[in-house]
Amino acid sequence: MTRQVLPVSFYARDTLVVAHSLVGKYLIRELPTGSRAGRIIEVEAYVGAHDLACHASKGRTKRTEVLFGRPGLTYVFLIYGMYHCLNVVTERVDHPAAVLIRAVEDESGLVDGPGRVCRAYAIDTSLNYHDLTTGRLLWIEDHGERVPKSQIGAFARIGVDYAGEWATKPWRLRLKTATGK
DNA sequence: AGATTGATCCAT
DNA sequence: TGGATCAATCTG
Repeated sequence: MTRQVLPVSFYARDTLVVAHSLVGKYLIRELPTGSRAGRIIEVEAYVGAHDLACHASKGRTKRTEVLFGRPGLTYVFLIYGMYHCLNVVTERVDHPAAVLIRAVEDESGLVDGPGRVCRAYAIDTSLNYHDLTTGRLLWIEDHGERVPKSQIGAFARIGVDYAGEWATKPWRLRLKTATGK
């Protein structure tokens, strides 16, 4: 089976295309204790500064700077003082957009929720700005699976009610798993 | 439903 | 420099 580390060209595309393509890919984390891999089940797209749900809509600050950076970088932030969220930066430099990894499935079962994913994979802000294309510490692989678009459900994004009409965009994408969950 | 928890941002 | 805010999760 082919196992390809996703290259910059994967991330340097339209954010909704990247988001759809990420479903069924594998998040890989290398730790001193060994490595862990999870199939990506759910993501959310944040498409640019005009998207009022996207953190970059608040402007270019220290926190959002990475969103304006190279595709294939991570954007990791702390939320509610307790949990971390992992995003992958997309599109071209100076177009601030990203995809949030919301759920994965691995040998331990479904890891459902962005804070749980980061806890399970030991991801915190020390991995902010990490280059996902290097194949070390943290990256995403294509394992050659083809996920039919009919297997991906589209829903409103979670926790962005403040974003007005942008809150209703169907940009949360979730794989319809065998268990139906 | 309410509590938790702390980095960030801007004005009250 | 204080306080509101927050791409969440756990417990009741």
